[in-house]
Amino acid sequence: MDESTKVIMTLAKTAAKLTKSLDRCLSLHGISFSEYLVLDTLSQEPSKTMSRIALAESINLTASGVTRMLNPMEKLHLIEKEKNVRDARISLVKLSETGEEVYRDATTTLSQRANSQTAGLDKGEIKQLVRVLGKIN
Amino acid sequence: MDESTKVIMTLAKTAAKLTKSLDRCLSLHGISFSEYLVLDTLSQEPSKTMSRIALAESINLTASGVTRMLNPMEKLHLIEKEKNVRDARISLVKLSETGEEVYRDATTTLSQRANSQTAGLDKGEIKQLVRVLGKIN
DNA sequence: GATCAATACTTGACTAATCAAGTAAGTATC
DNA sequence: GATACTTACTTGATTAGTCAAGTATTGATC
Repeated sequence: MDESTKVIMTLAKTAAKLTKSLDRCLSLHGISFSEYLVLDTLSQEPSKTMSRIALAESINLTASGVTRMLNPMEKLHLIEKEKNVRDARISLVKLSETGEEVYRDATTTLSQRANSQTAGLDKGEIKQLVRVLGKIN
Repeated sequence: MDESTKVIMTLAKTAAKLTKSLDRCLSLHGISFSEYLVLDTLSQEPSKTMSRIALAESINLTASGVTRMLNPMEKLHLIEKEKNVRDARISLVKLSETGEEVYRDATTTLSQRANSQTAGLDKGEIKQLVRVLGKIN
């Protein structure tokens, strides 16, 4: 097995383990890691608002995956629906006040876990890793 | 967001995209990436044989996940069931001839994809990446 | 050698996501 | 302004996995 294949396999396995661990730790806040990704993505938008398609794109899900995922999140008031005045096809998703709160709390928990997961790495390795991961694909 | 959190998020997102892409390319061989992991894990055993629990451990799945996953793989004759003479609780999984063939062919496809995914990285970065990923968790 | 606990599964009920097909709205063309 | 195409979803059916509970077998203890 060549080095490229090895790195891809290692990456896949490492990430699978890692996200399961994140899932477990985020469950304290009543959300999954995928749901965290939604909150995270929305919170990075200045308007805290996005279309479902844009959201799907950014978290690597299909449009239908997003629809299914947002339904329970809306019931929990983590997000709100808004209409786009210009285009009635678009259903905008907005991060709610509650959603922002949950996001902040969850981020604290997640960061702690992330820090312990990367405890064996020094600062340089972490920076390098972010940089190199960005070059994949 | 600190660097540790950032690297974990980047890792999760990169890997998610990556494995979906691998899934699509492996579908040419009629298997998913998870199924490839089974074949890969078994093929690395000298006896090409493992218990279901050991397999579950190695691919980060639950025992029941393994049971569900192996059923269709057995019907396709990718694997075979064997009994452990010493311990009747254990149901051994063996990589079949067909399974080895599919594994070899799938590996070719997967390696090509892995190479294109890591085309932007030089040899040193790849080695470094494998090394650093091993230190996570 | 009976009993109790642990191990290695399997199964039923459920969740998360996919795909294919459908709907509704917008865009372009004649 | 009708026709055809595209976009932004939503929904039904299916697949992959989880967890909790159940079964069978083994090992340990009295």
